[in-house]
Amino acid sequence: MGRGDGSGRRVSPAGADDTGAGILHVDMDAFYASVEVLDDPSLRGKPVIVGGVEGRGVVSSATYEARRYGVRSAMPVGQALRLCPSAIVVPPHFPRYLELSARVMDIFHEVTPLVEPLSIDEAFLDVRGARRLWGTPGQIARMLRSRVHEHTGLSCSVGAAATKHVAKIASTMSKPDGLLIVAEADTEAFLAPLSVRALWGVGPKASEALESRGIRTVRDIRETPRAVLERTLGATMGDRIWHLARGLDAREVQTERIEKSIGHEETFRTDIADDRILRAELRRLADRVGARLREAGWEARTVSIKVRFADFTTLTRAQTLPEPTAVGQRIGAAALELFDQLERPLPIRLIGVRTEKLRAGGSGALALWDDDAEWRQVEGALDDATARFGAGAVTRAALLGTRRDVGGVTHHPPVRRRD
DNA sequence: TCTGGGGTCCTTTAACTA
DNA sequence: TCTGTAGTTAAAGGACCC
Repeated sequence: MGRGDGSGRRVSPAGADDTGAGILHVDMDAFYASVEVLDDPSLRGKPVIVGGVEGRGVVSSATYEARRYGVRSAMPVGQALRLCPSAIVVPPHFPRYLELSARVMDIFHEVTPLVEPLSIDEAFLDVRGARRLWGTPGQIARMLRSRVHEHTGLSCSVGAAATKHVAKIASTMSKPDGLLIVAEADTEAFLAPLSVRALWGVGPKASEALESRGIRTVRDIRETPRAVLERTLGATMGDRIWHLARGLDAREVQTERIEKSIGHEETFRTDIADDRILRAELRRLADRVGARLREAGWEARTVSIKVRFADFTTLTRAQTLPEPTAVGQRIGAAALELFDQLERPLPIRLIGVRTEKLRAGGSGALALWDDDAEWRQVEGALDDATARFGAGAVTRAALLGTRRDVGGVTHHPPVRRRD
C-alpha cells in the first residue's frame, strides 16, 4: 500500500504514448480505509485510520484526508492521533477486504490470465498479448480503472511500463486514482531524477549507505561503477540496483507463487513474564499454524520461534524436525523446546511461531487437536503421568504415535500410559 | 499512548560432506 | 591417511515490503 500523501502526483494525459508499456501495476488506493468508507458513507471526506484500536496498534491504512496531517502506514496509532486528533480510528475487517480483493482480481482476470497478485490490494498484469482483444496498454489501463470503480466503488491507480519495476514506480507516483504511462523509450529519462529510495529493495539502510557515497538519485547510481555499488551494498543488491537504475528488469509476470513459510505472531497488550501464559500462547499459535498448513495441504520441516523482549530486542530460534508435519501438537512441542532453551532476561512483548521448508502434505486429513482445551488435557495427562511414573515413562511421541485413521479422519485414542 | 502482522530475500557463520 | 578446500545445509539476524 502506498505510504505517501499524494502530493507529488503525476498522471498521463489522454493519448499519452504507451508504446512498449505492456506491463501494468494496479494498486488499490488506501485500500482498507477506502473499504471502510465504502461500507460507512458517513466517513466519506473524513480522516479515517484503520488500525489497532487499543493497546499497541499501528496504522494499517489511512484515508488521504488523514495523510495530509502526516499520518502514514506503520505509524503507532497514538502518534497518528497526535498528528491528526480528529481522525476516526476503525478496527480492520479482513474478511471484507478479502472479499473485495477477490472481486478486483476477478476483474483483472477478465482481461488477461497473466495476473500476478502481489498482495491483497495490488497486482501485476501482462497485457502484451491482449492488444487485439482490448486495445493498447493505455486503453486497457483506463478500462480496468473504470471497471474496478464500477463494480466495487473503489478507486485504484495504475502504472504502465515495459517492466514490473517501472510499472510499480509509476503506479505509486500516480496515486491516488491516477494512471501513469511510461513508454519503453522514456524509461531511462523517467527514472533518472528519482531518489534511490524509489528503487525496489532500497530502504532506509541501503539509501543511507548510498548517501554516504554521495549517491542520491537513480542518475547517480547510473554514474557509479558497478563494483562500487557492490562494495557498498553487497554483490546481490549492488548488481540488482545497477540493473534497475537502467530500467533492466527481466522478471516476468508470474501467475503462480509457492508459499515458503507460514507463521503467526502476537504482540501482547502488556509485556509478559509469566511462563505459563507464554507457553500457552506458543501452543495456541502453533495450533493455528498447523491448521493453516493442513488447510493448504502442506507439511513443514522447520519450526522457528520469535521472541521480542520488552526492550524490543528480537531473536529467533529454529529447529528442523526429523520428519515434516502439519500437526499443531508437534509444531507446538518443537516451539516449546526452543522456548525452554532460551534465556529470558526481560518480560516479553511479542511471541511468534513460524514454519518453513514447506512441502505437499501426506494424508492431509490430520484434523488433530487444534483446540486449546484438548491440548491442555494432553499436557495435563502428560504431566500427571510424569509425576506418577517418573520422567520418561510417558513420552509425547507415545501420545502422538498411537492415532488411527477411520474413514479418512484421524482419531486419537485416549491418552495412554506406557507402564 | 513507540514501534503490528503477514511475509520474502539476503548475508554471515558454523557444521558437515565429498 | 592426512589435509585443504569446495559445496551444501542449517541457523540466526536483519533489511525490506505491504
